[in-house]
Amino acid sequence: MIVLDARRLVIVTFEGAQLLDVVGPLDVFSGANMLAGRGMYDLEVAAIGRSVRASCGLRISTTPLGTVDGPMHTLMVAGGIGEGLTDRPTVRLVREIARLAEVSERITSVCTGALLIAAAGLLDGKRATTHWIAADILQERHPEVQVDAGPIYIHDGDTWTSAGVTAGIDLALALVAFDHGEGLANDVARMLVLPGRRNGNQAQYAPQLAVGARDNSPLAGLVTWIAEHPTDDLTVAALADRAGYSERHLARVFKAEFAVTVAEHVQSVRLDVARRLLETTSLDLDGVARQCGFRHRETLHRHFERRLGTTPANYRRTFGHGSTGGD
DNA sequence: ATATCTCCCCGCCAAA
DNA sequence: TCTTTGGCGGGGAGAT
Repeated sequence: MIVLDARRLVIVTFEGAQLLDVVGPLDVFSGANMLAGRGMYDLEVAAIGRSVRASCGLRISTTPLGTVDGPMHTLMVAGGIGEGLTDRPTVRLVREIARLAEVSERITSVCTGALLIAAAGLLDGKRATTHWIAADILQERHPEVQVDAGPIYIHDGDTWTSAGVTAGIDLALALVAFDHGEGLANDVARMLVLPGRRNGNQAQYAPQLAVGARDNSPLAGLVTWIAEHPTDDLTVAALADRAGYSERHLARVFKAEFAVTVAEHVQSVRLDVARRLLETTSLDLDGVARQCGFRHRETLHRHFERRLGTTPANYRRTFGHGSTGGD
């Protein structure tokens, strides 16, 4: 095995931070260490004091920032959707981040951590993302940052930013992949029993999240039915008929309730079915396409590339359970 | 890759 | 009058 120096990685957090922003990436990096059987990453969690209390109430001990010195490979700044979002970042924290950035090769942020690194002037002229709730605030405070609230993480040069909370896990996996290859990153994802590694271009919220928001809606039944019958005729006409609405009205109320059009939702549902089939079966791609309601393999392929940034065959190779054999 | 055909969505207006 | 619903048509995206 090739011997490499461990990369030193410091995660900066603060009082009232989102704990998942810290421990999500931490578990990914330590998982990489474990699976690689040696120290890939030298991990440290730092804050202003010797401990901080996260927003969920759990207290964690930290290395005082004042005692942290370079050089380091990666500086990662966590966020929080409470204090970290609404409060102006404290001068001292920002100053420490700016100081450490000088001695880091790579700057990364999770969630609203982007607000902190932006305040330290580290995002000027860069493309960056943050929790969708904070995107407007980031753009307002820092017009020189090219904020894009779409992707779950953005890589611009030596700066990586991620969307809210669990997107930090995706970011960490992307960093592991960047540093040590897709293989190790995928192994870590599998070990953490993640449903699959998400591509950076994936949207911050999927229609599935919006769906189910209101159980009392007359559309809830329809949405459930769609999920259970992906191969049925799910055209707007057929669904309107089923719901007892005109096509026009269904389109209108559906968009109003879920902020997604009917066709877009149907596509997401079918794509989910396709992913599951690719992960758990060895059904050929024509079969997969048909079983999830796409009439042709090409249609499945196109949707897959656009929404997930990969091809069905590629996806199966990565996440399929029989991915060790030939194909 | 391109062309043609289909489907979808939404503004607008009318009816209920 | 105000709100909800349906029909129409065009522009555009998607499917074959």
